[in-house]
Amino acid sequence: MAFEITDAPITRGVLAKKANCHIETVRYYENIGLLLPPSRTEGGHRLYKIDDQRRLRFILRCRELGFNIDELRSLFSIVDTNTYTCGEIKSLSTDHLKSVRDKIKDLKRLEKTLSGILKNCTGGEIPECPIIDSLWAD
Amino acid sequence: MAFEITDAPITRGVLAKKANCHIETVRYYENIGLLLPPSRTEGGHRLYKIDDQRRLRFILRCRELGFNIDELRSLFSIVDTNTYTCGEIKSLSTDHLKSVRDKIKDLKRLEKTLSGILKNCTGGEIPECPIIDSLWAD
DNA sequence: CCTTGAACCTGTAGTAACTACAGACACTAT
DNA sequence: ATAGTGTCTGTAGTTACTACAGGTTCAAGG
Repeated sequence: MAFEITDAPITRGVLAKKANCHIETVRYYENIGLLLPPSRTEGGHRLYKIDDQRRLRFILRCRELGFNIDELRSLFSIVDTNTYTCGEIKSLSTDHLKSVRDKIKDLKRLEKTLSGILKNCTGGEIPECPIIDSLWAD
Repeated sequence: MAFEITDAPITRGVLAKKANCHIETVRYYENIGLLLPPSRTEGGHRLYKIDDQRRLRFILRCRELGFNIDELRSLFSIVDTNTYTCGEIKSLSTDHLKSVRDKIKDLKRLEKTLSGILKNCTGGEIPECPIIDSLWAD
């Protein structure tokens, strides 16, 4: 996620392109309060300054790390006070890491079951299938 | 997923309890066409016979294996003709298995990044944090 | 200065897979 | 007959966006 931040204020479309995200997503993040309302032109078009750009990048990076909107809200509620401690952030991130690991565990179990069933499958033209059989059976 | 199928037709609530799923989910599956409309009492209450029960169980088992509604629809469109072949089912399931494996790969990459960042974290009372720093940094 | 076309504005609806009502009716037991 | 639970319907809420429609603003060219 290279994301050059420019000194001069930029419009929503330019920001979105720079951030490689959908233009509507930018507005969405403002609507739900993750992005702060930016300044505007006389005509009402949004203008994103350095801090706005940085904040969007922060959000997108967190999303890439799998943080959901609620976790991001928590992160901001800590960070925006400017009195956050390393411990607070670590605790949040550790929780998140755990949920990621849980998801991996679940998917692995699922993968095992699925490939186990698939092994019994000949894949031929015959009008029956051990997969279906095992799913219908009592 | 033990799921005794009873000879006598049962109501939606009883079915849901037996299947260990939410009562509204049963209606939902009917609304979207996965469950076939069951017979009714004179008063209009649904009555689920053996085949209905089996079909719900099939759906729930597929959902447990991570198949989404669309994949289930495809499965049924094959199975409901009663002329399905093992090959058709295998192909669908193999695709699904691949998407599961892709998800695992994504999550593992994510886990690695996340735990990498977390390692640099002291977690103390200091008012700064390498996690935040790395997310804000250019 | 005027026009044109792209970019932007707003509000709203759609996506997946449910879950959660509200207000009315059916069923069961006493 | 009545009380209390179970079901009925349609609709709205959830997550994290995405996709319009109908209107306005902006930047560039003449």
